Amino acid sequence: MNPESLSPAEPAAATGASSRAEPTAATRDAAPTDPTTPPASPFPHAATLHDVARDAGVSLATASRVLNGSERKVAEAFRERVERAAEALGYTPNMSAQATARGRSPIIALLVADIADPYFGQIAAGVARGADERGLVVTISITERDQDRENRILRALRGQRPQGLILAASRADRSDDTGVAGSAPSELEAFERYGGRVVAFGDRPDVGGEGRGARSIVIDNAGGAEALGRRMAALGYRTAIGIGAAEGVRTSDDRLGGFARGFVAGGGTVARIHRGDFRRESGASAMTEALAEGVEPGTLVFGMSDVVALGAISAIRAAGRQVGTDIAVCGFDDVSASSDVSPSLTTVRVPLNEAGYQAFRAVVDEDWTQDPLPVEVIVRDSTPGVA
Amino acid sequence: MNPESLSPAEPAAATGASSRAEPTAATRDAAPTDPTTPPASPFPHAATLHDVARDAGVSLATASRVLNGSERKVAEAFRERVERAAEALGYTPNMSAQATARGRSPIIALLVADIADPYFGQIAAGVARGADERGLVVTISITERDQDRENRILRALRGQRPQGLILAASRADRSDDTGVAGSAPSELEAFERYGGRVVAFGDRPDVGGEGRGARSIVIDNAGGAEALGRRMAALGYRTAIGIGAAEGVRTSDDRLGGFARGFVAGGGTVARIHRGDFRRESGASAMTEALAEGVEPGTLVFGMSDVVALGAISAIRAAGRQVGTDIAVCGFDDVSASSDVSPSLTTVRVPLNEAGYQAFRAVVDEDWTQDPLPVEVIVRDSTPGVA
DNA sequence: CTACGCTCGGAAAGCGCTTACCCTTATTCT
DNA sequence: AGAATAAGGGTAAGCGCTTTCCGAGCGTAG
Repeated sequence: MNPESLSPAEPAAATGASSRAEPTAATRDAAPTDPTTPPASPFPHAATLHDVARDAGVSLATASRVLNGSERKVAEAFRERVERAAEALGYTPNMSAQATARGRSPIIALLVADIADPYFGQIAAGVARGADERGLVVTISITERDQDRENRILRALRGQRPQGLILAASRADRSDDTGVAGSAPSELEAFERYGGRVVAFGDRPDVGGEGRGARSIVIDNAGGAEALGRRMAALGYRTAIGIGAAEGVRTSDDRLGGFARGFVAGGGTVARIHRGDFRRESGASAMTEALAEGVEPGTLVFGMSDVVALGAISAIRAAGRQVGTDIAVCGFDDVSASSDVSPSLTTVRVPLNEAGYQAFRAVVDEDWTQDPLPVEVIVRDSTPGVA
Repeated sequence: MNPESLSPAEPAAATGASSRAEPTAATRDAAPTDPTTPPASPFPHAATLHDVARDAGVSLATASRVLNGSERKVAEAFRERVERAAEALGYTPNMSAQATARGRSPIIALLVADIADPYFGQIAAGVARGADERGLVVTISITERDQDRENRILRALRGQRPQGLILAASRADRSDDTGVAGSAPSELEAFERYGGRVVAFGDRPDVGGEGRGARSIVIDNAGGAEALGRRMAALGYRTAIGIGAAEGVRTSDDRLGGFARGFVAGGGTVARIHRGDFRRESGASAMTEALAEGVEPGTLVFGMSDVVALGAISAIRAAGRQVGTDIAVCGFDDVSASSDVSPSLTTVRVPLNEAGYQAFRAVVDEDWTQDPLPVEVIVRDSTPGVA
């Protein structure tokens, strides 16, 4: 932009060497000549706002206003010079510095039990999608379903001063003992106290009191399972075996309970329930155990999650029994593998990605109300129905 | 501070109001009641190092030295007071502030195509595991296999000034055109120039030159596929169809090429190859296409990844053909769903979690050399063999 | 023509930490 | 005993930004 044309503005720099001197882009490392140039050692530093301001011949304040959304207007001429300089230097604002200065970080911390599990993978994808839209960054931590580990992580996470914390399958979805979410309530409160928002999957009734916090993404586990139970009964099944996690694990309890309600309402009976956890192996061993106790042909097995149901299927097969016509199986979640197995798995579809996205919204949108997440029964080949 | 009482122990503060005055914890904002309770205002701020130092009656420097690993020794008495104060205030160092001050962030940025895909999920798990061990934090971004998006993300990522950047399945594993990694080489160079390390899955021969950067995690795609091809030929298969991504996609090319080499060496022929991408749907449509052109019974289908093979299986089934005895299928990766499908999928196991872990190590360990990642052919029911 | 009221740069005070330096004591050496 | 040397606490100068003020320049109303 030719200096002459710069009427209202006509920034000083254009006039001469005053505050700007020769140092145009090139700057930084090299030439030990320029006194304003930072050293050039071990590793050149990325361009700073200071560099941009210098090259553009404006003050730091102006450069900041131009580059990082500010209310204040900046004259076109100045704005242009700054943008040009930034571009030339390949300037990118230092996130940490911005965070310290603003007193607020752009981080959303996501806590999952196991990122390799498709259930969490989908949720994570949804969260990431939302974060990307808003230019926020998401950090992930893995609890490995270990409470101690979870607490340690939570503690460490505070250091990130995240804007929000999303708890997916932490013990937060337990409803036993305290009646409060697992996850060291005090830790969570600390998050909320200093202004961060905590969003958990599953109910988390108390933490944060009536205050601003206390948001949770609830998936209609009971309702979906009930519909499934009813549907299975309608298909003619009369006896079912449940495979779930330990009592007290909310998700598991809701699903098992809902299923039983629906199945019984439809005229069936839940013979017994085998406990384990959320992993595939657990589903397999629970099923093996059940088989050892004897399972009549025509029995239906309800796995509290697809992953568990998949494990059960492999156990049934390993025992030489037939999945479908002999022993029917159904699960919950509709992870992608469910439609790939053969016979394909009957399940309840849960919009996990959407759930993750909503969790994100719950974190960032001041006014937020959960959109219901539609669960849907999907009948496939693993429950062909009896006669 | 108080000259008098300062024998090495008995810190001044204990003595009285001098530099410390009344301001005990209570400080900051509200509730003048409980002295140890942090404030309660617009939003109380989390305790700062300054608070700790004040309460402990020491200088910021001392508090910092005690709490955040420093070379300098601090007398036991002081150390204790500081620790006590920190504990009482529930102090956690502000990561962003530390990052700005230290000029180095504790972030490892992970870029994946799709975190819901088990392939990336496992890698992510491995990376997270490593990061956790070292107390680093990992941020994730999703490229959705879109080059533009990837470039935008890369640009934004620079703002995090991450210690390292792990590229999983970016176009970085393309070998076409430039001969250099996809991912805007200039962006990557920028990362390395200022000291960050870039690690990519797949070769990335040039970026960063002979310098420090240029590390990559290579999976023996060609070798594994070749072994698989040989094995399949040994099982009696004579004709194979390949399903892969577009030409130029390194991973796909290597696998397809390796497979062909082994299969042919074993006496077989690769009839043709159908192109698509890495998604399940793509595998399904490629297979549908193949079926439309006619597929002899006894033919073997090689999917360039399990996910693709799984898609192919569903297409075969949808076409009313039988997987296994009629049309055999094999894949690559051994994602968990592969052992769940029925017939279970023959594939090449790749230690993905370990690969992720190694990628992490490659980022943080100055001296690093890749441990070979053993790939192993796993024959399952989808390739029962002919005759 | 003065009095205001705006608009918009710039100076500078932080944000929460780290760290090079300075300096007081305590120790050790000659 | 006196000097040299550790030890270890405190001071203060940053790190890279943001943001509050301040004030100069200009337009409009009285």
